[in-house]
Amino acid sequence: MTSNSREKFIVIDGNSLLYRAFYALPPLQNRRGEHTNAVYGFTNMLFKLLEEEKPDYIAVAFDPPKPSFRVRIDESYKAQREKMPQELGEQIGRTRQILEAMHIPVFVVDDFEADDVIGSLADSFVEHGHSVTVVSGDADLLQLIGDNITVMLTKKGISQMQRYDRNLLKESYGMTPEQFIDYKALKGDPSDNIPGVPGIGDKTARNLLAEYGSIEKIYENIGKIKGKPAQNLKDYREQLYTGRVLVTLRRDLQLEPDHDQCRFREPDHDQLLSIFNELEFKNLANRVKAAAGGEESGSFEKPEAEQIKTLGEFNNYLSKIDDGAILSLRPELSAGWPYWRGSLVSLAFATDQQKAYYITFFENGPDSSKIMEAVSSLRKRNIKLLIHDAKQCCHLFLNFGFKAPEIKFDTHLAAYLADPAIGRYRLPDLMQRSLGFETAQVPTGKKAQKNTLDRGPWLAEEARQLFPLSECLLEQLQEQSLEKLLFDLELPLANVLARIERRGIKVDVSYLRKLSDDICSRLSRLEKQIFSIAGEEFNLNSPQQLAGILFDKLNLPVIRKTKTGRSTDARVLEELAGKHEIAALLLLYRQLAKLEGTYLSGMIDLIDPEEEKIYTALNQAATATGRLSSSDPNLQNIPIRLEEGRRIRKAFVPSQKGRIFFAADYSQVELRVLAHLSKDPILVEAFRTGQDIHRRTAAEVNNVNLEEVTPLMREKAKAVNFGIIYGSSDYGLAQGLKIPRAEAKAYIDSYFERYSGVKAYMDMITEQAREEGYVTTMLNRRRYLPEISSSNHNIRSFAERMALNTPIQGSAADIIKLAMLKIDRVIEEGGFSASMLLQIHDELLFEIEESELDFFAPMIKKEMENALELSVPLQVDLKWGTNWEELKKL
DNA sequence: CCACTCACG
DNA sequence: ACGTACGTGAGTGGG
Repeated sequence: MTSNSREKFIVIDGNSLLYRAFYALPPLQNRRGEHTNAVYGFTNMLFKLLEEEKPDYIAVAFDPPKPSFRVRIDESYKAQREKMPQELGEQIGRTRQILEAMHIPVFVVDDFEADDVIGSLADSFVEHGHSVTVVSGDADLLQLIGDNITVMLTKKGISQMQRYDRNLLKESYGMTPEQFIDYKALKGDPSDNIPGVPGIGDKTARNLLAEYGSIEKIYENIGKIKGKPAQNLKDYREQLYTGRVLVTLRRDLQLEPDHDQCRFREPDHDQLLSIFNELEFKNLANRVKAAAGGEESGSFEKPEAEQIKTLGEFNNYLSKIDDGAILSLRPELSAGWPYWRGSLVSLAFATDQQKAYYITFFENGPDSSKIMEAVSSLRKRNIKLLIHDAKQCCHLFLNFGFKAPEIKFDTHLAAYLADPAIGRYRLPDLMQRSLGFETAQVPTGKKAQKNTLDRGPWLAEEARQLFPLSECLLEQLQEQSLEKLLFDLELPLANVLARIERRGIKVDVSYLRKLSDDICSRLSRLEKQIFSIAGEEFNLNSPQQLAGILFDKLNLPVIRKTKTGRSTDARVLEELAGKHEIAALLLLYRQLAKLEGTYLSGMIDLIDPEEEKIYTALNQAATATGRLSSSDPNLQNIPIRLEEGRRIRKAFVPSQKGRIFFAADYSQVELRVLAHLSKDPILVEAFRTGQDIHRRTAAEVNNVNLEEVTPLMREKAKAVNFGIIYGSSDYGLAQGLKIPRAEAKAYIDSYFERYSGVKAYMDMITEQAREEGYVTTMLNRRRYLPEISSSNHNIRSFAERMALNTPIQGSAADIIKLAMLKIDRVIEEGGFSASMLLQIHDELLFEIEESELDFFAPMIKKEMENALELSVPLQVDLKWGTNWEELKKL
């Protein structure tokens, strides 16, 4: 009989999976305070098994409350085991209720452990011609593996399992199931109080078994074994044999299993549903409904939550909260422009996971300002906030003009720090990911609009779940030593960013309009010219249509291909410029079209006409390296390199008469960070002695004196330095410099020869990334790079370059963030009327009273240069002027 | 929603 | 043989 035709029996080690679920999940509770995490995890694993394995038979075994026969063999067996935690013990009853509702038989046999029951059931089913899968978190069960028995062990968390058969056991442990018993007896197991043989650990046990095959064979050949192990094997022979009896699972219990009793049957849907509802397992409940043929599957019912309708009721609620407690807040804001101007629609809150409340402010709701004032006053009672998105929370309080209570924890920033590469940190996603279950989704779309739905109950659900989520995230941060970064840097920075965002930057609208008109008319002239040369009209903004004109109609050579077609980008057009007059016109068209579309008409739409100000959003949880990003509009990429675009900057002006712009930028931070991290002697010396770093690099790689460096040599060296920061590849450098790849490779080789410290650092960091799976910045900010172990060369190389670049770019981000915090404090406490307007990665833009310049400038220089101590000095250059374009060095 | 192009550090 | 420089956001076209 082939195994395919055999019916499948799954037997589950109940205690083991419950323990695993209990420790893998954060401490969930339902609103009645009943702990539910282990039941939840167990049930999820069970559902997953049923779905994936589709067993014909199934059973679960639990340990009986009293000790097994093994304590009579050795009274110390499992003696030092800690008692099952109360919070777990109370969940066993629930688990058995669920199993009963699912018609899955439970085996508990006095005097025997669940493992013995499992072994016996497994053998019995095999004898009857079935194939068996044993499911557990305990590797001891691997000894049960046989021709028709496989063992699935939990791998990580509750969602991953690994199936072992004879082959995989051989591969991972180098032994047979039978040898596994001897292996455990030899090395012992402190958690079960199996002593083993002193001096024989994991390695020796494996080696002995590999050499001799079994304990018996080891003693037959004891003469060949040398030293301490041999002596100990002789001295502790009895102990070893006793240990082996203890670790050997019994497989001969007469359980009289009526195999039909274990046959998988449809659950009692009603009973199961009512248990899941009591436990508040929403997605499991929905799955049951779906399976039972219900229609509501996929959407969640309205959660239970209490509405608070008056200020009096709210004050009454607040008065019952203990001083020093934690209050979670979930505000809902209407869409606003800028985003932070949205008004407060509803507010949900909770002080624990049990019960949440909400207030809605539309139609006859209480005065939102009065409510927010009451929340603000909690600061006096040392009550702290638990929120999702600290910056948003700061805006909320600032909108009402109240001071926010201290923020205890922000799940948004915490999730970002725990893994900054994810990019999206919306609350429902986080709950799904971190807690392992779906929360009720606030209905959106047509249905929600139809009945102007009150989202309060759903927000309340989120307010409740912020508690377990924050515990889970805090634990993750602690594991990664990221608490300081959250509490001392990112959380206080959120406040600074909120105030920058709402300050905005004044723009000269009429200047922008004039510029826009000018560019528009030039564009239409260009358009006509290009069409006449092309001999037809087409969409100039379509690379596809343009490619048709260039390469098909005009028969110009294809320079480079993209994934989907023929490239028409600036580099290609530059190359075509020598061959056809159209290329230069297209380049100019592209340049002007970009300015008009993105920075003129595009940005004019985002100016607040009242204040004549522009309000960017500074995103704190957007980049994988720790940098900020700017959007709506992006003010971190306003043109500067080309004269034509640079004129846009003239439109950004101080908000009041008598004020000037003041800019401070770090000179070569990333290379200085590299010098610090790599401790390369040449790089360090160059910065310590204040040399022109590109000139020095040129001298080094060309092997000439500093005075002999030509402008071209310096230009190339500059590109090489960039390449180093980006994770140096010859191909990339060749592109950047427009030189042959071989020449680029020669530069890189020569660089690494001279800067051997940098080379060593880069080798070290990629090695570390491979070992640990992540890289870190100076402030311990972490980025995971799982793809560093990819077998695909491209993917792996990409990850390697990230591994090289992230500590550099990320540390530079750490540094300027520290500086922003310090400067903000000095401004707030030091009586400056200056205000921070923007951060552009290595630069800070301020507007200040002109009269303050003499005091302000040295303060900024000092704070920025001393933000973090490096083994090379940080250097900050200062500029000031009447707009963002005309900035003169101070 | 993705691909392309291009603006910045 | 492979085929990219690191990190972003915005506008446009096209399926």
